[in-house]
Amino acid sequence: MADGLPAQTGQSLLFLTDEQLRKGIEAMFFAYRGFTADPDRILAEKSYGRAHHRAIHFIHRSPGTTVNNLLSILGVTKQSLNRVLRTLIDDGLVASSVGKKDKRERHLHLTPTGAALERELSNAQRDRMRSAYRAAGPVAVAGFRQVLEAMMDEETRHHYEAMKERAE
Amino acid sequence: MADGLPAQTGQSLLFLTDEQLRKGIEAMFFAYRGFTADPDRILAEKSYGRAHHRAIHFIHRSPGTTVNNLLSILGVTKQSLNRVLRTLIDDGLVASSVGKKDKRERHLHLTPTGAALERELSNAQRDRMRSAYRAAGPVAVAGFRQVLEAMMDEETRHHYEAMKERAE
DNA sequence: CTTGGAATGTCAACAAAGCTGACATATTAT
DNA sequence: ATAATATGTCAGCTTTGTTGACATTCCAAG
Repeated sequence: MADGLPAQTGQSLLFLTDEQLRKGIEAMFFAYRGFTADPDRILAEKSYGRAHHRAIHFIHRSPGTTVNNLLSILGVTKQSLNRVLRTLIDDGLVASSVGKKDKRERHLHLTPTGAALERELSNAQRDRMRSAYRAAGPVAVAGFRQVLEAMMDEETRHHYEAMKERAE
Repeated sequence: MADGLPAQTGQSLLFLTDEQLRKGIEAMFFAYRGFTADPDRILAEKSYGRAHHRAIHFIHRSPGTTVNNLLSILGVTKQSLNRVLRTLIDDGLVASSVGKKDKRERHLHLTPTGAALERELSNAQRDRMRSAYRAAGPVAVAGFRQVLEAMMDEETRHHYEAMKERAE
């Protein structure tokens, strides 16, 4: 692919046919199905959905985060997130505590049960990601990440970058 | 990234930390938002959703396709697709004709109006894909595609491959 | 200090798009 | 000819997005 074109510079005027771009678009569409397939199966058993997975994922990543902060990461309305959080709290997967400094805020943490589900979900998702990475090799992986990052909205990329630099 | 690891072979036992995999997972999540953002805006104006976009895209790709075939590509139930198709047909964007050989089948085509919306949507989506591709360069693009393909389910990849080899 | 506006989160009701079940029509096989 | 299969449609439920109304808390202006 792309033989005879200048090497990647981030600035070169590449010729990109509609056909090449269409393939990328379809690859993205089909791959995203695979990306979510394994967690979706686990969630369905427990009558949860993708929205619950996303909440659990980012609460795990940023323990003690507020509803408002989670909102801006997830890019949904607070009313929509609230429904999902409510079920997770009622089911004892997430703990919500009133803010000490600002009592309007609720700080969110995973309970041991919530953390267990988080592990189950991310193990499943990582397994697929790992085998895709292994099949494609490290050079491809670097390219994969570069293209994805370039595809994000400016604001979204800031969230992404902020998450990125945090060791566990 | 991945310094000191063997070059990509597709077989090597790469060390992939949970951290590296998590970044890939989050990149995929955030990038998919960007991927759909532009068409979503156009669709919202016209009171359509992503489901309409997907139907229009694949009818454009495979004119004359049947409902059943579209179903297996999209991976949804026929009842779900039917609702979307109904509105597109009623609004005059899609033409449905009874099968000549098999009268149970409906063959689907875009009308001129439907084709116009298809162009508007795919132009928007291609613009973003093009600028991401340009920013990342051809080597990265090749890697991007490799990883996405490796991430698909077996069956999905067959659909993808079948689509791939068709010139416009 | 108090009071009015902004920020945070919750509750209610609605819309889009997934799902299963029931069914009509057309085809194929027995 | 008739039973079984395949295709597509209709009805109703669930998940998860949306907007609107509201209670609580905080903070800044007077």
